[in-house]
Amino acid sequence: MQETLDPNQCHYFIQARTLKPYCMYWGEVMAGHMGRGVIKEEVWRKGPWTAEEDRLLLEHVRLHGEGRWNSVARLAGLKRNGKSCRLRWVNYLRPDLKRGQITPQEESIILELHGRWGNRWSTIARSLPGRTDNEIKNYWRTHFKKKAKSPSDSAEKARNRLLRKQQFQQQQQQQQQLQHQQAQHHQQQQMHFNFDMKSIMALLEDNSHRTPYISQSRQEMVNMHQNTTEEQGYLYSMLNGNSSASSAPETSGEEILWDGLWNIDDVHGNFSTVANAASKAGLYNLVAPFC
DNA sequence: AATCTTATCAACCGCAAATGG
DNA sequence: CCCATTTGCGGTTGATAAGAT
Repeated sequence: MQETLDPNQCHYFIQARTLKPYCMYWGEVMAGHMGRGVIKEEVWRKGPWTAEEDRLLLEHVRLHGEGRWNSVARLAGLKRNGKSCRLRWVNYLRPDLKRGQITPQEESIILELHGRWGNRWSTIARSLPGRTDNEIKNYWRTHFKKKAKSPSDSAEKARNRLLRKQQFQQQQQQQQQLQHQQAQHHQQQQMHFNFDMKSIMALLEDNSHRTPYISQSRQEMVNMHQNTTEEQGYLYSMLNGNSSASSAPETSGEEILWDGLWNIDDVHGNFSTVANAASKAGLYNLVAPFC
């Protein structure tokens, strides 16, 4: 959700959640006479973060690292409490966050791990690099909780949905593979006129080791590093008020990579869907608790 | 076009565990 | 060991966008 209110125009000193607008401008350190002594009561700013606050927090973490959130307010000049700063960093500012929609692969991991661990969102999030517990929690609630009458129904329906989706993808891939094989065959016939037999055999042997999808994924792997760097740059440019930031990449290189890897698995078909998805997202994290 | 409903997601709260003096 | 403070987690809320009527 982007900033839609100008916080500098909202000067309501009202307790959170009691009055609109939601936006409040707190932050003054209010000194009041309470009881016999003078109690210095800190009143923290609440509501949506501004770009300037983000910039301050980002700069603070860059200089001092994560942690010691309660001192951030003092050191960075923020009028936010430690919890708020930590939350903003973890859920939004962290540069390693993966933006964009949850992929089908990630969805399958969420389903599997939720079935295993229940609402242990932070645990589930550890198996999904770049995703936050808050994000996963929200995703689960909107996609699965309401859709079924009972949790078991929900998981079952989601699984069926995934299966159908995967079957469809597999069918498409088989079709593509067939087309590619035909094209390859045609190409080989053409090459027969240009190369000697030895060259052709070498080429065929090479091709037999990798499917067309693997070749595609390799190229995407090369692109991935570039895209990841671009995304990180995007965040910083956004915080610096760069207007071109609104054209953030909708599909990250990493997502493409995952899709590529997914195809590889489907082509080879060696493991179960969920096991594959889990391995992609960090098998170590997934199995470690059971070792 | 206006109104209502639903979906999405950022951010808050309270609680419990971890940490430090 | 005790107590105060900090950190992290899960549940919940509410603003806004998008879709339906």
